[in-house]
Amino acid sequence: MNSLLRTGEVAQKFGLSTQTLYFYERIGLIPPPQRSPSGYRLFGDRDVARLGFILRVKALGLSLDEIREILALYDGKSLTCQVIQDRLQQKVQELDQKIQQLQGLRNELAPLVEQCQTYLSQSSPSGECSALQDITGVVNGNGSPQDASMK
Amino acid sequence: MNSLLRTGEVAQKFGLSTQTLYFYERIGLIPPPQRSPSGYRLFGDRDVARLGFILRVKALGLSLDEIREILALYDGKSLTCQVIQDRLQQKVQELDQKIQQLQGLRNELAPLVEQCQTYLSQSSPSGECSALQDITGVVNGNGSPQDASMK
DNA sequence: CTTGACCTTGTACCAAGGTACAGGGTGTAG
DNA sequence: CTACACCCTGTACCTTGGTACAAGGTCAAG
Repeated sequence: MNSLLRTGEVAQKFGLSTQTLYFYERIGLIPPPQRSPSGYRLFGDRDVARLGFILRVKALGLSLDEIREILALYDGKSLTCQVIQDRLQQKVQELDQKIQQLQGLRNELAPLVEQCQTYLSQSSPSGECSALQDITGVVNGNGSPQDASMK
Repeated sequence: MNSLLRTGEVAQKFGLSTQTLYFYERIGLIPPPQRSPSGYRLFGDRDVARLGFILRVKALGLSLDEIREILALYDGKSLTCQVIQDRLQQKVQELDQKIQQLQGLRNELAPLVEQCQTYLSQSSPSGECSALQDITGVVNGNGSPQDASMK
């Protein structure tokens, strides 16, 4: 019922290295498991479940620090729905922000690619790159984010 | 015409620290500039333009490694429009992929927040969190990405 | 001549999330 | 009894993009 797994078995079960498990224990993400008489770690069902939770939430994009924070609340039994919701909502907002940034970047990059395309289709394919010149042009024109000293 | 700037002046012009300039030189992103008789770095117009290019492209989201790669092509005079286009297009694809992933994550997280919301509005606000139980439920059900050994 | 602002080099350090290795102990099969 | 696979601890190292510090050299002003 309460099967005990050794480090290597747990690692294999989750596709981790044993070193990663030691690491998680070292940083306090998982509690030190039970030991065999000879000192081998023995992970019980609760340990395995907790590790599963960690990996699941990690895959959702939370950092190990954030996960540790949630688990600390959980261990302290003060893990209210409100707290969880706050964390999740904050994370969703962060994701939205990140997505916005990347899309902005993407939309800045895409026209340069097209510019290359039209240039390639209308002249010799080994010449100067107009897209690059656009970029360097911008640089020479108003290069720096903060250009305080222009003599 | 070909004004020579010292490290601090270049740094100020671009809003960088002098240390960052040393760093860029150390990692081969910018070539070692001319020196004064006493050993001070003197950056010419070409150096400044190159640095501007670097910062511009960096702001577009390319890593210093990718920029170095492009500049190496440029230095070798084999910087064709085709090459630039390939790099940029690859970057756009990477961005698209990243955006997809983040949106997937977001869409997985958002319903959990809502679940918290409905739970909070219909019962005592200090109880167990159903969203968390959903997560742990998933964990105990099919926890690991690669679950090869199930006895 | 000294002070102060600037420049130089080398080195160590930061986050985050691990990976790698050295040097030893354990457990089981032949 | 000896391989060999596995486990342990401790420590150092990796990536990326820098920042911080120490110890010293240079240059112009007063």
